[in-house]
Amino acid sequence: MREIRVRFAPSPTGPLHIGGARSALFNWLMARRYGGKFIVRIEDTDLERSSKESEKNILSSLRWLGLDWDEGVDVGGPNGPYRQTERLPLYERYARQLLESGWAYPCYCTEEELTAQRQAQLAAGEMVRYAGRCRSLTPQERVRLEREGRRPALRFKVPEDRVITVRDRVRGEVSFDCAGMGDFIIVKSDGIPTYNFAVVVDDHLMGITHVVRAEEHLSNTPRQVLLYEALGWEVPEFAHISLILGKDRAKMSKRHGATSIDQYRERGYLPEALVNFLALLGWSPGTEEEVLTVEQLKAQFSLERVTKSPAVFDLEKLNWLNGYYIRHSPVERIAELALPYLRRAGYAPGEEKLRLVVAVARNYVEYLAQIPQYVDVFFNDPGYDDPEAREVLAQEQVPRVLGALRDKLAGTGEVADAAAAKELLKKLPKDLGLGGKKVYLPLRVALTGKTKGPELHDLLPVLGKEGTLARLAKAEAAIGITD
RNA sequence: GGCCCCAUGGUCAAGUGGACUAAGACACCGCCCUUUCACGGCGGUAACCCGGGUUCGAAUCCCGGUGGGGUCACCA
Repeated sequence: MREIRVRFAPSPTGPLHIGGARSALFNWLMARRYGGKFIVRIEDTDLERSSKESEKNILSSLRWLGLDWDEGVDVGGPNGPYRQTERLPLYERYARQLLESGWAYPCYCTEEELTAQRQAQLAAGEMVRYAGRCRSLTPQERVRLEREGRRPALRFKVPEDRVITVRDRVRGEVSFDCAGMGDFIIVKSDGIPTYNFAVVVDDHLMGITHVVRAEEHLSNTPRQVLLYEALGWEVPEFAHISLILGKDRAKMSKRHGATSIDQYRERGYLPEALVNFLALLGWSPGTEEEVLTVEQLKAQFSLERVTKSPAVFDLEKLNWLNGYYIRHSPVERIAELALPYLRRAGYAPGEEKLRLVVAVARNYVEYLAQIPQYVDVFFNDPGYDDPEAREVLAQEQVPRVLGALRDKLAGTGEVADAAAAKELLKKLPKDLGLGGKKVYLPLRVALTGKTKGPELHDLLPVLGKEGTLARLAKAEAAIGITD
């Protein structure tokens, strides 16, 4: 079997989008699953909108997700260059071939003329397409138009009597009637190739065997097939994956919230969670497994199991999955990843405290940026200004309870870990002859100033014996015990 | 509007003519654990868009409708 060669070909006009990331992922998984090659090519023929920053951002997001490429921009390879603006001579050569073989012709229509025509067609309820004005210009007419200073674009001559059938790996056979297509531009008047032309040249030259891309490209595919045929090239396999939709079922865009990978990265989503989630958007393993490692994905992915219907991006599920990964990864790693968020919030824990704090706080979050809001109790002494908290502290048994814990603490060494803390706290209610609620809630409030928060046995080891004692004293002062 | 794609719970989805009284996950609800919140465990509510065919039998095949989406650039 021939080696599978797939590619991701973003245009650098913005950050890597959720949808783009999924296309990249599917291609990458294909390559990894079947031992093929994954290529990254930059489609920067839109000179106006393309930028180097976007390219950098996209590549950095891909790397962060763990998608590495075998050939392409930055890493090189035998089929370079991998940036379309650096491949202009190549397109020129094949454009000339098309011109000479009669498949293409120069078009002198101006943008204004074209726009007027389009609007007239739209208004008349006709099909919008190029009417073919320049198709049969005589050489003399061409010379005349050139003399007027018009720079021609190059159009592809679409045979009107054909029906193009695209074989698609996820959609089956899809047919398009050429009659409604209209001659399309393959090289702009500034000499830059258009997307439809450049993809074909590049995919062919780079030996791409499978074009896996979003469904929005499906309607362009027949044009590309025509080009392959005119150039005498073998048509690759296509697989058009369905779009990712926002909550309102329209194609996902900025108004649906965070749509770029870097935004998720900044909020503290883990790359493996995003990869896992994205893989499940439009593909399913066919088993009951939902949490899948990259290794499992690489072993199981196949186009046969890609869904046809579009998928709504469900942030709730991503959050759940990300929380799952945060809770199940080694604490050390999560601690390291959480540190910048804590620093930004003004906390400066040492290594040991960081680990302890994160070990507890990670049970409460969906993404790392939420961590700071759960660590307050570990770093700041309680203020007791919450009305609910004051109410609890006002209960009559509270002085006895606080005293009891202090006595217990006095009788032991450092509170080493949660188990030790549990041991310490366990007998308190019985000793005092009180129900658990009357004991633990006041303790919680005394130590944290809040009625909600981490388990007491998680809290004590972090505060340490001295810290706990100090807070008990503060609570006693707050309720007016002077001893 | 033309062309094209799609159609199973709120969401992601399994299902490829009989095993469907339709799996699993997220979300939601309840219970348990925890005398807090979350985590975790257990359970529950909830779906084959409609109408015609084909067939002994249709979520599954065909046709039509409806709905949603994509696309119609010298953008990609």
